[in-house]
Amino acid sequence: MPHLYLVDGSGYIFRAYHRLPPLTNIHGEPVGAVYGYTTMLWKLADELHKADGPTHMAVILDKSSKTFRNDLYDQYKAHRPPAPEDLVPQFPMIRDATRAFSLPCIETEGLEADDIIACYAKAALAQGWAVTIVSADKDLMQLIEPGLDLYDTMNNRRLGAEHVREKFGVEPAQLGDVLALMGDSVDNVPGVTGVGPKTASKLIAEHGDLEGVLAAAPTMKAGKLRDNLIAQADNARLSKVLVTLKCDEPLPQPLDELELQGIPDAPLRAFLEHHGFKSLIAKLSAVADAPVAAPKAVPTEQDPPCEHDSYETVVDEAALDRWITIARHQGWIAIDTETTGIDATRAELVGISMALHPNLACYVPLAHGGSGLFAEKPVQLSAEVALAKLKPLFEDPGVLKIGHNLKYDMIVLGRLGVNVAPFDDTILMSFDLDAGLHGHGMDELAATHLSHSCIAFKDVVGVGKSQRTFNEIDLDAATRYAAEDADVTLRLWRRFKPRLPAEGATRVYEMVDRPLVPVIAQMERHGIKVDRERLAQLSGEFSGQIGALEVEIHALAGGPFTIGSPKQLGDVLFERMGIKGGRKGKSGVYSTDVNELERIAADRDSPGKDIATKVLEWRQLSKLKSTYTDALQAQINPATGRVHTSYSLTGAQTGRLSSTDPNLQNIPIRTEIGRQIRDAFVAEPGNVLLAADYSQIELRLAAHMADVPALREAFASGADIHSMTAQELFGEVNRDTRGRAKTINFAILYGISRWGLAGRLDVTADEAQAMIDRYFDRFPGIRNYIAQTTESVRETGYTTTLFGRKTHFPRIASKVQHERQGAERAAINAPIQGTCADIIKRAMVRMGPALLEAGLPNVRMLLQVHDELVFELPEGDVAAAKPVIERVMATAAQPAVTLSVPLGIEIGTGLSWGAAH
DNA sequence: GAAGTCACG
DNA sequence: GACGTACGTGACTTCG
Repeated sequence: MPHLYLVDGSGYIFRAYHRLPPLTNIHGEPVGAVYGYTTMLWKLADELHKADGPTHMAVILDKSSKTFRNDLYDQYKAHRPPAPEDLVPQFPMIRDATRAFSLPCIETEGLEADDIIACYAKAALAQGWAVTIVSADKDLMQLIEPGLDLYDTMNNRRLGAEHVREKFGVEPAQLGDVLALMGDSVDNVPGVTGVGPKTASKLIAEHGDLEGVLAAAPTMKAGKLRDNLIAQADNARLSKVLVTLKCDEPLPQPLDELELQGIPDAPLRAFLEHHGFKSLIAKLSAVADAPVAAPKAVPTEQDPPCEHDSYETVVDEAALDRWITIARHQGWIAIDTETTGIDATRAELVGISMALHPNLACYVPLAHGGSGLFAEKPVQLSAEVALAKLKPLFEDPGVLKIGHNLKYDMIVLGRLGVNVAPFDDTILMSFDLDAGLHGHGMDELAATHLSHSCIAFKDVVGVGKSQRTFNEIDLDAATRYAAEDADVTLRLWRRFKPRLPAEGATRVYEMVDRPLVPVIAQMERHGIKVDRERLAQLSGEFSGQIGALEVEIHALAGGPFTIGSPKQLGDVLFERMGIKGGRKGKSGVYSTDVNELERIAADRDSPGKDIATKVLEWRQLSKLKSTYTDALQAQINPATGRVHTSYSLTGAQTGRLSSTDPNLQNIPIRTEIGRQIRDAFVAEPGNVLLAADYSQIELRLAAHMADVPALREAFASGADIHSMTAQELFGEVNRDTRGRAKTINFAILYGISRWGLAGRLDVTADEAQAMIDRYFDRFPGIRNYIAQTTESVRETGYTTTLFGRKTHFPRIASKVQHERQGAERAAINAPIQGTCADIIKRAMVRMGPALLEAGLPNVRMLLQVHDELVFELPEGDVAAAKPVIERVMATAAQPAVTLSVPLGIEIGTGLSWGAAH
């Protein structure tokens, strides 16, 4: 059935003019309404392929201000103010736009657009066509009937009889009478004094129509309303005539001629290029290349190459407004921030880039120059002015912000009071789709997915001594680099977005990783307090001991050498001192690692016993000093007095987080001497640190995932799992068998080999194999789990966690044996380690809301160490916070996954991290 | 920048 | 027959 769309062009441009900011085109002409009108036509073009989309279409315009209504009533529209100055030149452009789309443009002398619309509507309905009037004008709502509706493109809604009933309380056919009674001050339709929409609707609903109301007037209760109705009955009747649409005039063009021909490329392109509507030009290219209707946001066609010269440098408010307006219209925008450094908690904002379509990207410099390199600062917007405009956009719930590693931008912008939401993050999308296949940095993804080679950051700022910060870069180079980043991010997003549902990655992306970003951003901003004096004191102590050991080691070696050089140490031990059993690695260097040195130290008869012991001690102290007590002091942010790590959400293939600058996930704990470093992580006065960790979570998950009843029962009853394993394997529990059992328990999580276990337990490979066999016999589920996991990864190339997170193992198909075996072991471990990561991430996402709900807004989550969360909280909140934290962590798998083992949580508090354990 | 070592889960 | 042998990380040192 034909479906006629009648566009109320005149009505639209007035609405668009008042609703959009005053945009200008590349010639400086005002085009706000024209731009809005053109995007609206595009929107209708998108309806083409839909079931109730248009088959016929026409744009209806007003021809002149004099119509038949002026003959009836000379005051009609007499007081309407003239069209605004900057709208007037846009009327002819509207006609240009309409012609560019090859749409009929209909206007008739003596008739208003509304009348022409009514005539066409009636004629089409009479032939059995469906009709949609593209307008939100209340006068046109009179025409609504079965088969005819209105389409309000600005609010993206269809208006039918229900809408009229809701708004006016009458049927569409009665609407003219309501409008007649209430009048219209703008059009000078008199109506009846004192009757507004409410009264008019009520009267018509009560009496059926205008004549009914007028007839009933004398019987109404005395008062102004009754008097006015009686006195102004003629005004009301005149008004009725004025608001009634003419619908029986001859049609200027027959209906059949309104048939749609499709979107013409050349004239439309010429029109868009004349005005410089870049986003629409890009869209036109997309449509031309992809005749099949593709999802609007994410076309699958090849994008054009990046054109760095097409990027715009935005330095005035009007230009910025233009970008913001388009972003608001289309509902998404790619963004990227440029700053003075890589530490988000201290870098200063230098500029912001944005992209709306491929090659439609800009850079907004905010703090360039000012370090002596420019004679004067280049013209640019102030950060204050730009952020005042961008904050509402970045926080607009209707506009999706797209970034690559948005955590960084969120921290920088968060420090300036801007909270970016909602958002998509292409680094996470890539990770959740392709973990294990390649890295997820933008340059690498651009090369992999877009065959595009990004401008290298170091080519922009230089390297080494002459390296500059981004604020020192001239605006042209800065724009090319920065806008390209936003452009590439947008292009990647268009690739990844449809892949998420297609490849089953939506759940882990939307439910786990994406919501974690603002949580981690907040943790990084909080940081943790470190006691500098304590660290300095430890550094001093270690320094003294290291110096003393150095003297002793050199004496034992018979001369000075660099202890920290594995090569020199190996030569000293195995050549000069003649210690037996040195093993050379593939690079020809003797191994001097902790296993080797401990072996020597444990050998009473070895001449290297003493030196090995002292080197081990020297190594431990050197490590602690250089990596922790010295380095951590340097990491304290002078502005906050705290240490702010950076978490990577995409660093570990299994889905774990990693921590850098500094790494706070490897602070010593296993030895007493290293443990002292944890005492330097402290709470602010009046607060305490709370450490909550999952007890044996990976073994519990293995018990669940491999379905091992004996292990499940042990966890359910709270038994010591390693003792229980020792009992099963060795028939008795003592220190030795428990230790061996613990080693085996961990080994199974990592993909065991007889040689590996043999090395750890200091037994022969055959003995190790016997233990493994016994383990599998006692816990047969483990054998099945390993078999199924390896089989599945060989078949699909990836593993999945309980929550659907994929990790790819391309080396599972390697022809090189040890690569293949390595991939197998990693694949055995990944579902367990990854599920653990999913669970604690879910706990982290829920923790903030749960604490708020419990009335604990001052409990702050600071750190995550794989199976542990560290909080800082007022001492008085500890009792209330503990059960909340425990509950959130223990139930984090639910409801998505129901585990057959309980998740045990251990919680401790103290003035320092060391004391909280 | 690679290799070796070692801190953590 | 030799090789390397437990999963996942990041930081520091030496050295070419």
